[in-house]
Amino acid sequence: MSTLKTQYHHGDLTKSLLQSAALIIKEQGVESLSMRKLADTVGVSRTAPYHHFKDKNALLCALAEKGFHEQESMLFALKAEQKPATDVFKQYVHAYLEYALQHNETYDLMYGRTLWKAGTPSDSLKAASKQTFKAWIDWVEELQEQKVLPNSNTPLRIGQTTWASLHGLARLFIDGIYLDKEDLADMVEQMIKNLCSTSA
Amino acid sequence: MSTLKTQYHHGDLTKSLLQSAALIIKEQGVESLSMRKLADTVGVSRTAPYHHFKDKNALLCALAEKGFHEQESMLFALKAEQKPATDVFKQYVHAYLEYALQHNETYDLMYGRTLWKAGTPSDSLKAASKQTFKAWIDWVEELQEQKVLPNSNTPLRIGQTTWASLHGLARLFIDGIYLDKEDLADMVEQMIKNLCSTSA
DNA sequence: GTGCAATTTTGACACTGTCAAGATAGGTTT
DNA sequence: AAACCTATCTTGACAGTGTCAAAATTGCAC
Repeated sequence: MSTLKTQYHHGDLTKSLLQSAALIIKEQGVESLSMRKLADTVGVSRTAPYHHFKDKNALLCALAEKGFHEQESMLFALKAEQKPATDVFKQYVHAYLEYALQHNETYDLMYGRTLWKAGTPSDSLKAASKQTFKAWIDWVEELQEQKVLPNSNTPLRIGQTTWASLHGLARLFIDGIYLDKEDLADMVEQMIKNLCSTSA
Repeated sequence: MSTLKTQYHHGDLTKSLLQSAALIIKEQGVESLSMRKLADTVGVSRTAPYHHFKDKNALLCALAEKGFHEQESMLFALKAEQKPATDVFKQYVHAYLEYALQHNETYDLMYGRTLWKAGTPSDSLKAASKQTFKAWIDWVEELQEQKVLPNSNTPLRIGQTTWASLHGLARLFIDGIYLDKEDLADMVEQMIKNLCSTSA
């Protein structure tokens, strides 16, 4: 009623949809998000969302994309810290896992099957993921120069494998295979030892 | 018509369902497996499968369970080989990834969200998974004694983290995030270096 | 052959994603 | 101010899903 943005009948349905969807997903999991219920909770008719997102896949892509931007800025924020590189890396690993567990449903959208295999990742989602991955690889290269990560291979390879390790740990918790979060810190520490042994 | 087993109208619907389901899943992905289509391809009415499996979840659990048994016997087969422990471990890592990529849909059922989070893992599935995990941890302990894997932590922790690493790599390929299978062998080699550096 | 129990089918319900066609209403042009 | 256009939203509809309840079928033991 008073914003500057074009705001027809609803106000800003696009944003409302994203917000509500994120909430539902967070609280009840992505599989219990239906376009119809979503429309209902936002207060519009079943098919109204389809004028803002091509389909369900597109909506989820948008959510995932936001996740990538968050994760990327998390990385940049940490990189900017004035601390020994080793400490920053350790901190990043902890932060990565923490983010993954805290925003587990978003994390799943970002990297999970739903979008990348069962669904169709949008171009902008692919771009966002590629960009954060590149940021990561660049940082890996720096970390290699600073002898934090092993030099036994290219930045790409080291980046791929170390990330895979973090990702694997995250997934085991997210999917409910590892449950005991007491153990998480312990595992993370052990994982860091694996990743940082510069002889490897 | 001629088997010993009790075989009423169909023959052995239970087995037929599992086989067809496995095939459909392998070729088209788990999301395009519907109970109705499955019943149709097997040649029975929509609800016939429900007398053999409580629900779709139960059917998928059965498939996953089979996967665990396969994986476990794969482990035992390798363990029995008369070779240096390091070589056997390397071989196992390669075999693990190969299995995961070859039977990617089964692998996803075994460890993915579908059953463990979105669904309800059956008791026998939980038992099977626990059992293979235990077999893994036991082997890790041996590998630690043989200085193949690091002694910096308990068998459980080392087992958890090394498995997480393998799992992460597998997932990235399965979910279509890493696609270039040319690189796989390279990554696996690098991963092995990470995992085996006995100083960590 | 009769009866029982395992097995299968038919019918039904509530839910899903999404398309097509119509209604509405805000902003722009005249 | 009126007319128009276009973005937005709604209603109706269709095909598909998992699965329950009740009825039908069938093989086996007696």
